[in-house]
Amino acid sequence: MHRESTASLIARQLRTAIMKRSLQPGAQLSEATLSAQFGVSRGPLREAMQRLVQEGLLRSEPNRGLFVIELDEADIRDVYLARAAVEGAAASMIARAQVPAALRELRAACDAVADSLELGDPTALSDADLHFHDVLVQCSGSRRLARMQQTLIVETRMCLTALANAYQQPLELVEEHRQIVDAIEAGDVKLTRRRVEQHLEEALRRLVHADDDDEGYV
Amino acid sequence: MHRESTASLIARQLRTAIMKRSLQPGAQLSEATLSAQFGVSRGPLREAMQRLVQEGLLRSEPNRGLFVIELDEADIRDVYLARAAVEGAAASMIARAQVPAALRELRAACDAVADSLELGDPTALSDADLHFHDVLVQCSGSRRLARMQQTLIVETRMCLTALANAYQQPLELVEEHRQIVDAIEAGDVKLTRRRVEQHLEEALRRLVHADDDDEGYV
DNA sequence: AAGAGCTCGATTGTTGACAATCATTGTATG
DNA sequence: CATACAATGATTGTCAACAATCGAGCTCTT
Repeated sequence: MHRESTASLIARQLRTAIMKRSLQPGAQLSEATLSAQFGVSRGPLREAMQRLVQEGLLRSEPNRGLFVIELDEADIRDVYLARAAVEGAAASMIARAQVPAALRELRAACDAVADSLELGDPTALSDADLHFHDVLVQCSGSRRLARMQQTLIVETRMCLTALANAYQQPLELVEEHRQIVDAIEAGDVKLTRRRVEQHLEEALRRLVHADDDDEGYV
Repeated sequence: MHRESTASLIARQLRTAIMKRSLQPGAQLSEATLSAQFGVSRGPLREAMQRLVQEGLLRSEPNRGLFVIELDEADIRDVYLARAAVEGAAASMIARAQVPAALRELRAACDAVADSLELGDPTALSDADLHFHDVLVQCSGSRRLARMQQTLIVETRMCLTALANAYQQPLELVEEHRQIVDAIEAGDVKLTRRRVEQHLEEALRRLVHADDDDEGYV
């Protein structure tokens, strides 16, 4: 019947719900509500939720319930630090391996960012942005880095969705992406990693700077 | 009643069972057997198992069951690559932060490795070895890196337990650990990361070299 | 009026039973 | 004899009912 397990399916829907903020940070996940919403019973739903607990996207308070995590500034920094580790390693691998197909995919992802930048839709832009970073890790071929990145992207998306309007200066975005791909194409491993790290530091700086008129919590 | 959720508790027991090879790679996890063994019903057990699926320690074949992953040589390389990313980033953080307590913990972990090396017990040795690498990441204070490392250590342990006897030349181990801590203490971020990466490359080389008389699968 | 204790509704945690699927074995058929 | 097919046992997937726990509101006491 199903090619994919229900837990995996529901887990994916929960992730996108968290990304899109239909499940807000700090909110409790009602088993009754969600199971009705997804058309399954509480059993499979709970299995799916345990997956997100393992990812760290949900926090468990025994006998109380499961809650969407809230990201304070320290968490946001941690997310970007972990991303630097994962994406830096992934980009280094690609720079070493020099697979033409990977470079083509990366260029395409760059162009997609440029395209949605012209459209002016902030949601499409951060979609394209994160897609580039996802492709970057996927192309490395590392199953483990890819798995880690999956979670990190959800957490990044949580921040970006919170500040959709404040996401202002994305002109540098395209250029920084292209420079990363350039470094990869040149096979310069050290330069590649440095540019990835700098790009993420810049993105973090823009994020917390845009956020400091808001309260710290997201 | 419980301070910790049962799913979390059972998940931990499953992890150690996988590490200690009482659940062998490729083996199917029988829900009936395990639930009886842990004294819980199938519901909580299945929730715990979904956690390990998310970690990538179990692979799911819908309507067939859950199986312990098998690590071929490519997987082992991937584990060590991911560890280099995670531990390299963690060590860099510590080198930057310069927290005295962290250095003390690391020194202690180094000494523990040296101690269990003298005892000659290979299990105790790899315990101490992995404990050092765990402390390294814990001391960084990054919740996300720590979570990733938790899984990577289980996978590393799977390999080491398979080759308990072949784990021969650990004299360099203590020295390499100490040199990492030295670099951290000196606050030299680049040197720190290089030594972490080299240490893991060496460990990987020793591992696959010891393994190449065996078949590739673990 | 403030606080301790109690009751009740709601939610989570757990279980055993039922349905669906898969692998195996035996059987019939070309 | 080989292959397709069907019956069977075992295992996973799902569900609804039951138990346990929590939180809010009420009452009683001082």
